[in-house]
Amino acid sequence: MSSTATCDVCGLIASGHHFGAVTCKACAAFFRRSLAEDKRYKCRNGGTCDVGMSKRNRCRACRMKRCLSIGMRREDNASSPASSADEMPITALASAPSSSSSASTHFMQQSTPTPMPSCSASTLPSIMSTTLTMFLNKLDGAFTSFCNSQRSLYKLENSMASGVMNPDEEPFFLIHKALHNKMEVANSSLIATLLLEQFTEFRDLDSDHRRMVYGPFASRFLNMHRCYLTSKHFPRDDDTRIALHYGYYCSLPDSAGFFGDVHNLEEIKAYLVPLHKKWRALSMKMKRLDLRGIEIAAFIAMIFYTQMETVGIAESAIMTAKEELTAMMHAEITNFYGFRRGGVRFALIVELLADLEAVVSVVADSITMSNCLVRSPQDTYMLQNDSDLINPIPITPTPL
Amino acid sequence: MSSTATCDVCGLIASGHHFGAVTCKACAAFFRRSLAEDKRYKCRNGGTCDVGMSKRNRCRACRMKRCLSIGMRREDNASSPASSADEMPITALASAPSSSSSASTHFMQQSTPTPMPSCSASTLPSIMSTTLTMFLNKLDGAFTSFCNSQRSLYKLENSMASGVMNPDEEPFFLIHKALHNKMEVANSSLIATLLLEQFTEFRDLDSDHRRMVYGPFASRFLNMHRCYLTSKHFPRDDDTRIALHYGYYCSLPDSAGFFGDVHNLEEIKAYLVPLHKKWRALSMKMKRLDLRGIEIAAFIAMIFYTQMETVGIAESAIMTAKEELTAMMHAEITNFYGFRRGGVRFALIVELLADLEAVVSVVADSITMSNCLVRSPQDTYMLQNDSDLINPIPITPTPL
DNA sequence: CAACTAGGTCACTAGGTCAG
DNA sequence: CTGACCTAGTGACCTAGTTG
Repeated sequence: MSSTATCDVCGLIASGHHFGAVTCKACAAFFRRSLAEDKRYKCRNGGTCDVGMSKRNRCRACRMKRCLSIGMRREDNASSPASSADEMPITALASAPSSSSSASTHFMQQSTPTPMPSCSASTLPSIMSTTLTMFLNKLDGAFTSFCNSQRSLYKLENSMASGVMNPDEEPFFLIHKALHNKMEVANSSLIATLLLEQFTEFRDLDSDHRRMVYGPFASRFLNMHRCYLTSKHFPRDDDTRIALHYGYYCSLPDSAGFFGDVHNLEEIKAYLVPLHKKWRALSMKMKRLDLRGIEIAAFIAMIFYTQMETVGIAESAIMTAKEELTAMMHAEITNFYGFRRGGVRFALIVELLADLEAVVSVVADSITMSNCLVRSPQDTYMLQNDSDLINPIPITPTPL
Repeated sequence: MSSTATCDVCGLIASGHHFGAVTCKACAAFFRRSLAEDKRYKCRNGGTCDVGMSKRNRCRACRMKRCLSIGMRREDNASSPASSADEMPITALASAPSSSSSASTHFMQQSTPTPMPSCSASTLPSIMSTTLTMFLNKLDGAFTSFCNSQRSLYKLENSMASGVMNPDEEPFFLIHKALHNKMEVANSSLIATLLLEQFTEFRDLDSDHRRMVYGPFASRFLNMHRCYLTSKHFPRDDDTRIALHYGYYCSLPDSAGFFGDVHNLEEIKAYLVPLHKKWRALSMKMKRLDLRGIEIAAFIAMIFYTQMETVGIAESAIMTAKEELTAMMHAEITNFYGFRRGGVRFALIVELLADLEAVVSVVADSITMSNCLVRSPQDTYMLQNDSDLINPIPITPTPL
């Protein structure tokens, strides 16, 4: 008889269903205002703030993030599932999922044969399958941990205290070739881990096929991540720096710092112009888009499925999964931003695939060219478009 | 099937006939109250709000407008209106819920499906601006005429009667290098004409900028067209032919026919494998999509705007136009195929941009490689990715 | 009587307002 | 900017009235 439910956001006493979740009035109001005024918050602690109890007002970004992660959506739910018995309007959900009584059908969930998209859907937009949502949440987490791993490497390399430090104060350094190569090797295994842990479809492949998918995926993923970092750390339109890895950048004017003493620096630079242009352009595009976590996750999944498709090992199960993903992305985005704006945004995100494709092709070009110009072809690692990678990667399952 | 009809107002599950239309209880209640209390609503968005799905509560004015537009009236239709006869309560209507609107005619919709008592204006996408529709109609026509021009060339070349002949009976020939080069030149001016006539934004550029956009656009457009032709004429999955131009194909096994006598044919072929793979893959994808005229037109426009953007001469006006186009595409497609299916299809179409990007990059690669292998670098024309074209094109306005 | 739907009722929430 | 408060709806449910 715990007659009082707690707010899923802050943990205080909930007042009922608001925007699809059980929350208190204050958090509901906060969420409402944020939507109405289209607020964008930024966390200074890397998105790890505690939102519980009386701390809810410390970080707007994390409060909002929590709202979204528990499934708050603009979706209108202006009715109650009260039904017959007037008691326990809220309490039901946390515990008893199978608590008989036809009344509870309003709360849905459950896998009753007919999904009944009645508008109550206590957690998420009715179309959004729970497993898919969980998958994306997990993938979002994996991306974050990829970012964190890079940051750890950076700290290690620069022997910084690994304690809490404001990321905004961590300086980015001009990277040189040797370090870049080192980082690329680290990246390879991070990405392999990500693939293995997040995509069962990848895990199920034999190692030959894994290799075929790995290369194309990795190059796209890494370039996406680079542009993502760049969009966050060098957001100014007139900046020329590219964040190659967390904490490290390169920049065309400073190419000397990257390549060191080579006789034909100018020649090399000329070949790198288009690459840097593309990188910067895509970074600025990503800055404008300012992808949410779930969007990044969905995008990563799209990259994966698209490459599975391209390599030609896409079984119908994979196509279905991709379709499912696309449909959900579409629903989520139009639901979040409204039909028109959401539709445009959805297209822009899918379009990023084309941008990545272009970047990757230029990367491949540049590498080829540079390799002709710099002495040893093995000199600069860069994960390429081709299935055959320049540097071999461990694709065998790593111990979790 | 247990298919349930959807509410004509909001798209959720309908509960039956209410006030002369098939709606859910909520929309019925809304309409009832509005009449009873003689409410007057005013929209803040100029009456263009989306009422679909869970967004029905966002704008009362548009919800009411929609009620009226689908034919809801106060008149007492207490029971089944036309009743008797064939009316299975509701469930019968459900078979083609959202795809109901205009099956064949592209552009303007007309209400066909179920003979409703009061003829409803069906679901006109209120967002669809007329000028944009006209623009796409025109572009669709331009694409058709591009296709026709190629066909004329083919007939001319093969001295066929230019009268009406069943296109199905016109044979495709294995093309050889010289003829291909000739056709590419013809294509260049056809494409220049298309750009100049269809895109005022292109016409307004000076010739330097025209050149910058022309190349990237042309290579993407041509490859799209090739795969389009291939999907129509060599649709079988196990076919290896690519329709390079109307009436002409190439095929990897028949490379000898294309290149003639060269000593290193096998070497060349090896380089062409990825290209042919991509071409075939994209063709099969397009076959599955089976784009409608308006979709092709919209896609061509997207290619154009994307390239304007990439080249970096996209003023805000162009970005707006692109956004407008995207929004309309999205609205049209989700309207035509239903929200979910339409969303997926929309994504697939936008994704084609990425596929084209990949094809174009492989084309560029292959050309580079082939040029190294075949004696003269000028030997095989193929419109490339780069702004600097292999063969110069007349970009000055041609007489209409 | 069986099958439906217009209208009434009422618990409940999205938004607006305004003092801290 | 927050959160308490208020209000106008909203929609599930019920009832009465209609039709075959």
